[in-house]
Amino acid sequence: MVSIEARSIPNRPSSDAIAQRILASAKDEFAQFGYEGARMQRVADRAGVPKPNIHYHYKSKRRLYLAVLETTIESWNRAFDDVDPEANPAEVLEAFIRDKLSQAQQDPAASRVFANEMIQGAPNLNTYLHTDMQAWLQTRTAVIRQWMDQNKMQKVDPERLIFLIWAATQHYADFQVQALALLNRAQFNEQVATETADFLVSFILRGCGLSSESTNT
Amino acid sequence: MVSIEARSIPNRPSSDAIAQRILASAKDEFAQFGYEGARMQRVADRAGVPKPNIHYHYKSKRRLYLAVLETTIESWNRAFDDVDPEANPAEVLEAFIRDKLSQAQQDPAASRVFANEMIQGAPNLNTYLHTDMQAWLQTRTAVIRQWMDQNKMQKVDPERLIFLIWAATQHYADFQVQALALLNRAQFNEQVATETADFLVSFILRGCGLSSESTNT
DNA sequence: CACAAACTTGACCAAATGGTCAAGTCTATT
DNA sequence: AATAGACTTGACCATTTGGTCAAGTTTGTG
Repeated sequence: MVSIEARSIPNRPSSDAIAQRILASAKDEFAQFGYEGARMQRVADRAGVPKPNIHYHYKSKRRLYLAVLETTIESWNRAFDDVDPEANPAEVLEAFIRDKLSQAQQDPAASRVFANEMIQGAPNLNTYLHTDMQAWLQTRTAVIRQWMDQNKMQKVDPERLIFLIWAATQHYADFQVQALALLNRAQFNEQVATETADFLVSFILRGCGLSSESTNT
Repeated sequence: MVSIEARSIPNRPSSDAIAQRILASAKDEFAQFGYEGARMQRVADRAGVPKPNIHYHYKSKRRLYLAVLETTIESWNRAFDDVDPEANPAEVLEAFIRDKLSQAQQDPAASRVFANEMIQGAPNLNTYLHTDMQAWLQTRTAVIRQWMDQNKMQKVDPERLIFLIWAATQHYADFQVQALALLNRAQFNEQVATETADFLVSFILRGCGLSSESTNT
C-alpha cells in the first residue's frame, strides 16, 4: 500500500507546480523591488529552488517578469466587466469598488507589480495601455455616459471617475504600510477592509450623486 | 578684462551646486527604479560628473538615498499646514487638493520616490510614519472632526478622506503614463492639470457634502 | 525493463555593481 | 607666491549580478 501511496505522492512536485511556485515568488520579488531591483537569487530562495531551475522554466529575468506581468494583467479588472447599461449605477459602482478593494487586500503584490511598472514609465505595457486597457476603459465610460445622459447620476468626467476609484482602492495595496501606520492597525484584515470599503462606497457614490441616505446621523 | 570676467565665471561650478545637481539626478533615478534598482553610474551620468565625485559628496548609496528622502519629505504637505478651524472647509479642502495636484505635476519624481519607499515597505520611513506623519495627520483630522461636529460638512472618516485625496492626486504623478495614455494626451500640461483639479475638487467636495452647485448643467 | 525526453542542480563565467584610492586641480587665505 | 584644504577624477578592487553548462535524476512510454 505504501507503493500505491508513493505513486500518487511523487517524490518531486510536478514541473508545472514548480513553475507556478517560481512565478508566485517572482511576483512578490518584483512587487517589492521592481524589475531592476529584483534579484534572481532572491526569487530562487523565496521559491526554495536552485537558481538554474528558474532559468530552465523561464528563459531570462525579462521573460520571467513578462510572465508575472501577464498574470497580473489577467486578474486586473475582472469586475465591472459585463455591465448592463440598464443596471443600477449605484449597485454596479459599489460592486466594482468592493471587488477592487478585495483584490488589493487578497493580492497586494499584483497591485504593486503594476504600480512599479507604471512608475517606471510602463516600458513593457505601453502597447497594452494604448490598446486593450483603453478599449476596456472606453466601454465602461460609455455606460457611465449613458447613465449620466439618462440623469441617473451626476455628470462627471467618467475617465477620471475610474481613475479615482483605481487610485483610492489600489492605495490600500501599494501604500499598505502607510495606511496601517496612520490608522494604528497591525494588519490589513477583514475588518479594516470592510471599514474602508464602506467609506469608499458611500463617499464615491455621494460624489456621483447616488447617495442612498439623506442624512443618517 | 577677460581675467575679470574669468574671475566672476569660475571654471568649476561651486561644490554646493554640484552636490545639488547630484541630489536632483539621484531623485530622478530613485524615483524611476527604486532604491535597489538605482545605479550609481546612472546617477553620475544624469548629473554629468564622474562616479567618485558622488562618493565625495555622499558617503554611500544609502546616504544619498536618505538625503533624497529627506528633501522629498520636507516638501510633502506644505499646504493644509496651518489650518484655522474657523475657515471655510470647502475652501481649505479645495486649496489642499489643488496644491497636492500642482506638486504632482511640478515634481512627479518626489511623489514616485515616496511611492517606491512605501511599496517597498517603508524600511527607511517607518519611524517617520509613526511619529511626524501621524502627528501631522492627527492635527488635520482634528480640524475636520470639528467641522463635522459643527455640521459644516458630511460625517466621514477623516483619515480615509485624507488618504483618498493623497491617492487621487498622487495617482497623476505615479501613474502619469497610464493617465496620459488613457486620456489620449501627450503630456501632463497645465490644461490637463486644471481639468483634473476641477474634477477632483468638485467630486471630493460633493463627497464631503460641500458642493457649491446644485446642478449646473 | 529500457530509453528518451523532461527536469534538476553544483560549479562556473563574464559583466556589472558599489565603493576606494592616490594623484591630481582648484580656491581662499596669508 | 606659497600653501593648506576643499574638491575632482582615472584607474582599480572585491563582490554580486544574470546567465550557462554539463552531469546528473526523474518520469512517461514502449
